Amino acid sequence: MLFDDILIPVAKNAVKELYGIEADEKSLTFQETRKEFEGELTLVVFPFTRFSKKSPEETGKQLGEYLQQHTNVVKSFNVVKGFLNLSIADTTILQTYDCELSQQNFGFQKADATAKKVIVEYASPNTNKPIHLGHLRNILLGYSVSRLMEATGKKVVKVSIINDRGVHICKSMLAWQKFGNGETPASSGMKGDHLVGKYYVEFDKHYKEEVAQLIADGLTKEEAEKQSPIMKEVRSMLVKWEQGDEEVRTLWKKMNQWVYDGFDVTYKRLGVDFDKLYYESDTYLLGKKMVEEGLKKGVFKQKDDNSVWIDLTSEGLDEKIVQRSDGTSVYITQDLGTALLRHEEFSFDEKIYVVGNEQDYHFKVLFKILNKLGYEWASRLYHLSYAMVDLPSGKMKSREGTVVDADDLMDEVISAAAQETQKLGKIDEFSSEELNKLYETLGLGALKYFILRVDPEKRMLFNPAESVEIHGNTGPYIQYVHARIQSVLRRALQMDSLKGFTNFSIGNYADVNAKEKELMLFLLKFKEIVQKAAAEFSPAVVANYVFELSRTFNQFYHDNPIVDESNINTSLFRLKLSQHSAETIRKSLYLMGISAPERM
RNA sequence: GGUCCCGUAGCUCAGCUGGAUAGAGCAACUGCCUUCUAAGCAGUAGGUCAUUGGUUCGAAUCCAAUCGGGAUCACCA
Repeated sequence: MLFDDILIPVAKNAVKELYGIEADEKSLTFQETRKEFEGELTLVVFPFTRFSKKSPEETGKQLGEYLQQHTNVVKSFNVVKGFLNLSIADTTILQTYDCELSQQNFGFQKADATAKKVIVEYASPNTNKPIHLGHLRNILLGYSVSRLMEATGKKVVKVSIINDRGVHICKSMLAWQKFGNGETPASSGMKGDHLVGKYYVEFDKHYKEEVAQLIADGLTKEEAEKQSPIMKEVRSMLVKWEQGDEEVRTLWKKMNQWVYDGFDVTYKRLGVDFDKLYYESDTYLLGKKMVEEGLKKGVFKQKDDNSVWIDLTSEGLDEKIVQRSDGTSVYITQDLGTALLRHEEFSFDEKIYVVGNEQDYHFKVLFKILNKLGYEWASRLYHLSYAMVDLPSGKMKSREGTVVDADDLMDEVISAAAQETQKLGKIDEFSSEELNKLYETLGLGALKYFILRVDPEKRMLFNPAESVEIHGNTGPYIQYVHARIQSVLRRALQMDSLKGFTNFSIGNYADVNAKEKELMLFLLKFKEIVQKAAAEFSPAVVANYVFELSRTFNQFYHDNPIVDESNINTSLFRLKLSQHSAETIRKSLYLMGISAPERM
């Protein structure tokens, strides 16, 4: 809390001198005064009444008087029931504000030589289908958290592990071979990831038909699924892949490349990137060595059929397989290897896995196994778990075609932004190129904000109609405030009397009104907000803050003339506040991967 | 069934390391553009914080149980 460093020691002395006890840290926390009361900071005095042997009102009064006498930051105070409300001196607020906000990168810390290194893994797609809404929450979260880590002075490495091998990609490959007639992204004009996804669906269609036929012929469902000829072909294709069959590998490389090209387009449009990509086909063998070592160490046990297990029942978990009886590796084996590889490459201080909460159990087991294998860095792994995205129609299921495709979604939000913008018609000064840029900025701003404003661990409902909204608690509302401020600043820069506002020194300004003070205190909070958001891995903290900030600014703007103010000093002061507001909005949006337009 | 997560206004979400009369946005209704961007501002209405018990000066917040929703417990990833 603001002014804590000044007030807490004094309050501590007050309690000691007045009541003869050491106050514990917890009872000495100041909180923001609620709007309906006078003051900026509030101390709850109930915890002290048992020592003061006085009523809460009396106790509050005593503490208030002490604080007022022993510091110069408390201008006055009032006590309501057991709440001591402190009014902070204007000069204190102005000087603190001036000192903090005049720093170039207020709220952001730079990484220095001793900076902690943190790896953020996110996106991590399969190569058999395009990116959809579920991935979007993952990607936006991962990217935003990376920026939060950077803002708190850490060195960040953004990585993704691409699940490029396995039965799923064989399904697309086989279907393409059988039904594709040589179709390529170039020949069809389709994005590569969509094309491959199309054949994944195609496979499923044929497979289902075969299973239905076999069931009609009298087989059980289970038998039918095993006997399906197309599924048998997939399995033999997978074996060929593992044996390194040249034809299969060539096809695999070709189709995966289509997918990567498609992903690149999507990532670029979304405005996200990675420092390093990992492919499971490169890393899946690494885990096996660790399994071997673990066997020697006695961490794992081999069963009669040669499968390898770890018994975690004493930890409240289950037995978990780490290697199949045929010697091939399972999902978690790969994760073991990848973790070790990353540590060897980067010797990270911290690693964050952005993965959906359906894998909570998986990560518990993974971390536990690494711990048992004796890797001390296992304790520095963190699973950033986020909840599923629901649609108004219910759950998304890729098999049932109820997923929302990320590329389509971007098209929709951008064209909705275009429509709204054209409707409002403030676009005369824009070139068509600038306009398209603006539509992207606003559409993606709406989409990203809509997704990021919800606490990651909460399930969220994605309503497409609402995601495109521009009023109220939305991305464009916040972007609008930024654009509006820029417009005012541009005007000021054209006026001789005001164009020097950037050099105006706030520390000595005398006439601050209630709304201005509220705005200043809000801006000062930005630093804490960044810390809190980073500590909680929650961009939603930033989203809520920047929305409140934008509202506060709009209220200020509504009844305080900035440029059209007769007193030049007041005008300069308000310009400075406006400038800081715009900067803070821009930084907040930056932390969410959203850009702030100069005009709209 | 075991384990984990969630339940706050009609809807979407804040608030959850215990503190004052539980807040926003949307939707509904009402005002405000000759004045720096109305993508805005102000107002009205809307609540048994799932339920029950416990802890205490004080519980939406902590604990337990119950009910409801979800996830997970594969030689899938």
